[in-house]
Amino acid sequence: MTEPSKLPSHGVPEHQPLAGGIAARARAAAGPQYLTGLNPEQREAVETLDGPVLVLAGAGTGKTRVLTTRIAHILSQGRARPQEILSVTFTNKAAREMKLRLGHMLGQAVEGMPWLGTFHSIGGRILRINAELVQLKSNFTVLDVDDQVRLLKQLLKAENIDDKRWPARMLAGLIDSWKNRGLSPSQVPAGEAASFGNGKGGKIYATYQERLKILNAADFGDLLLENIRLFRENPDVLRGYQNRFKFILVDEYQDTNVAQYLWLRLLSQAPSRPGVPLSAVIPGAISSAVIPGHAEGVNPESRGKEDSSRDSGSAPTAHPGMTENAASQAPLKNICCVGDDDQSIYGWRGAEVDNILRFDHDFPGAKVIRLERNYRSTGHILAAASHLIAHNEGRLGKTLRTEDVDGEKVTVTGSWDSEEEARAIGEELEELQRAGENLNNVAILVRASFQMREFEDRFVTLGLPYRVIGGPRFYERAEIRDALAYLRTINSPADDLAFERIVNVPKRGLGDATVQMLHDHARKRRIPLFEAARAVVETDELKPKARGSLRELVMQFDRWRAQREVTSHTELAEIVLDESGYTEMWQKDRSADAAGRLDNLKELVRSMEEFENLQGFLEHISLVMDRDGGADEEAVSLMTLHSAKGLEFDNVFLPGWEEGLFPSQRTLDEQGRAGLEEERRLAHVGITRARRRAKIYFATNRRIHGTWSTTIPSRFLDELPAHNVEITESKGGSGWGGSGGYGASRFDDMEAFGSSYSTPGWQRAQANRNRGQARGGSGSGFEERPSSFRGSRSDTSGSRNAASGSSGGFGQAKRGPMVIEGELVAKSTGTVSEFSLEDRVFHQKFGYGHVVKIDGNKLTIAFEKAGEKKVVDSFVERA
DNA sequence: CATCTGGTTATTTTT
DNA sequence: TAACCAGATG
Repeated sequence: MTEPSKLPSHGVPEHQPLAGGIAARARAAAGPQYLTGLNPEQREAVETLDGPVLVLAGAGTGKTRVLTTRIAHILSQGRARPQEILSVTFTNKAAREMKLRLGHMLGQAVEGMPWLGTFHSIGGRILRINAELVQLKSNFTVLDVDDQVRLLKQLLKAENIDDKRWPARMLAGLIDSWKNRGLSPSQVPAGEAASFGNGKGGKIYATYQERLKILNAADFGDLLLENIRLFRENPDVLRGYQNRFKFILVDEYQDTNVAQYLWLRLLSQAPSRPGVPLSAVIPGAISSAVIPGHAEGVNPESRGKEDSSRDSGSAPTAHPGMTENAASQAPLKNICCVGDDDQSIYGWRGAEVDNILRFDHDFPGAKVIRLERNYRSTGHILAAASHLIAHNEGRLGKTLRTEDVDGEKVTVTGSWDSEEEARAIGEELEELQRAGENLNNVAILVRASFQMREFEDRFVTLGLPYRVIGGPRFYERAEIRDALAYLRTINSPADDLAFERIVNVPKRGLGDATVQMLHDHARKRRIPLFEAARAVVETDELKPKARGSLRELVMQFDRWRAQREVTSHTELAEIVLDESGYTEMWQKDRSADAAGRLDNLKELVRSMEEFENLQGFLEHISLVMDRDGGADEEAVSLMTLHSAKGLEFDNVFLPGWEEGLFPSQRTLDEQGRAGLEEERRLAHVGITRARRRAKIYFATNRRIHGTWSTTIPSRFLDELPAHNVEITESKGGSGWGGSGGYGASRFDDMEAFGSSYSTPGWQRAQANRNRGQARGGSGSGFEERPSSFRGSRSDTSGSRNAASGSSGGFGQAKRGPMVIEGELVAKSTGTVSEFSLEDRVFHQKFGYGHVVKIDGNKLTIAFEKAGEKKVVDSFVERA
């Protein structure tokens, strides 16, 4: 039989073993044999094929199994062909997992599931097919955050905005959040648009989008937002996809943001007849902004309204067109969303728990199925987690139950400080190891990554093998992105961001000054940086040294591009890394991680083999390149609670349960009650990762930013059910009297913490404990902390004379052929110069002179002081 | 143009 | 405390 037992053991109950031969039977499309291992709810979720279905799948209830089996069911029932099923996940990992499992169930048929993937990869795929409809070319580049920030920095500079006061990073975050909410530049509420950069935020967003088109690039948000625009502006294209996808499946629905929701809504609508106005089909919240987006100005009043109606979420029937359609002839597609509102932990990234809470309003007639049988954890663990999460108000409510034994109680252990905490956990780990436990079954889950350090230090001293999960991903490493930048520049000469990244890496003596002048030239002539470089090396603008190495670089790229025709892409990559001196740069580097970087470069080249060609590789790299799949050696896993979602371990250690750290003070300050609830969900996720043992820790003193401060136990500890929890003493720790009464806090009577009662933090926590829970109030239950000093700079000069400076020369260059956008890239060198022979001109560096020769945009000028020089016309002005 | 130094600022992270 | 970035120096 195929080996279901080798699969990650999600929801396969011991007492309900998978029958052998499932895969064989499914392949033969025989009876619904593959349903046998399912419990009644799972089975219902699999078999309810028609109409919208929401599967509320609690932790460890077998949701992935339901999803994959459902696909198998659809296929074996002949309800759709593989290419007619749209199946979206959030992460590549989840997509891979589903493909793997489907492969086991169906044989090799997965190859025929082209629409199983992440929101972004599927969005990107649709966008490439229809690129020209959104002003892109199908080989567009997907920018990562770093590229985004660098681009925005340039735009901020052009607007004369002080990027100390208004960091590009912040704007990148802002734009991202707008995109997450499905807002194009014209749809951003005026107030928000003005909140950045002295009111220029919205304008820069618009400029940024324009620049992306010129660069033939899209950022992650665009992969969805531009998709939505594509659908809105091209109803026929939308109709095509609506027709194609007979079934839609969505994983982790609680993590979807507004843009993803809108995208799903558009696709899940049954195709409209041609001629029916689009506004009748799409949610009312956005329809009014659809068509006008470009031509007519959008009226800010209505924009505000749209936004609030969407935000309030209390008006599910705010989609009149939709309800009507649903009732008459345009039924909703067979869409099945799987998720768990109690595991929504990405609100800070734009996820809308509301999407899942409102599902049955958004998709009228939806069937809601709850999976509440947990096949992962023991009784005490499940009870502790359930009791904790029950303190949240905004939830759909599920009661997880298990048929497993009660097992060990969840332990809560206090330590004097965080070092002792690490020591205590280290000792317990060694004990487990001695008891024969495999360290792969052990994880330490922290709230914030700075907590990891102490554990790492400790484990190194103990010689305990560990592995850190998460952290910077493979393609985010500098060396990988440098290498990619070379390849991007070869593949797409208009990719200024890539060219700029590597123009002086390795060092070629082409520093800021050179780049700046290339920029000036490129901007004035509206040509890519690379073309600017090509033009500039023909002139005397640069010092001989810089000019020489820039010319060399341009020639190298020409050569590589030519070689591309005759060499395989992997070979080409090796040649490029070699000839550019990039590999050599790291070989010469004496720092400790240089060797690792060289390894990574090798790994990159190796991974290219999986792709047809350079183009295909570049298309996928930014979307599907995961962190390196770690070694299989036995080791303890160390990671954040966030990256632990979806994983499970026999033994889970949960350190750092202290007010301020967990729940995080910052989240509380910024998000108030909603933030607290999300933190609580995070705690719930943490506990439910454990199969057999969950161990919680808190320390009285913790070093934060170098200084020690006294902390108090997390309020979440008080929310654990006494019956399922055992209070233990830290090894070698300061003894304190155990549990006792169930007062304001069971941890109140611990002598060791007596000194902390009077701290403001403690009082605040006490106050919150008493009123916070009961209050329905939003956000402001927590007093304003003096943490927001940042607005207090006295210097408000960010907005000074924006019109002067660079724009003076620019204005002049604006005359002439430059107005015809797009045409100019090709014709740049052929345009007639605006100068004539004998014109008297002025040049920044060379001074006054007169034109003696004109060759396209290149002028030869006899300067009065500097002699005869070749320069590009955009660098001189009429004197 | 590269290197040094001081001032600033500290979550969570996928695509 | 430590890491990162921007401006000042050589």
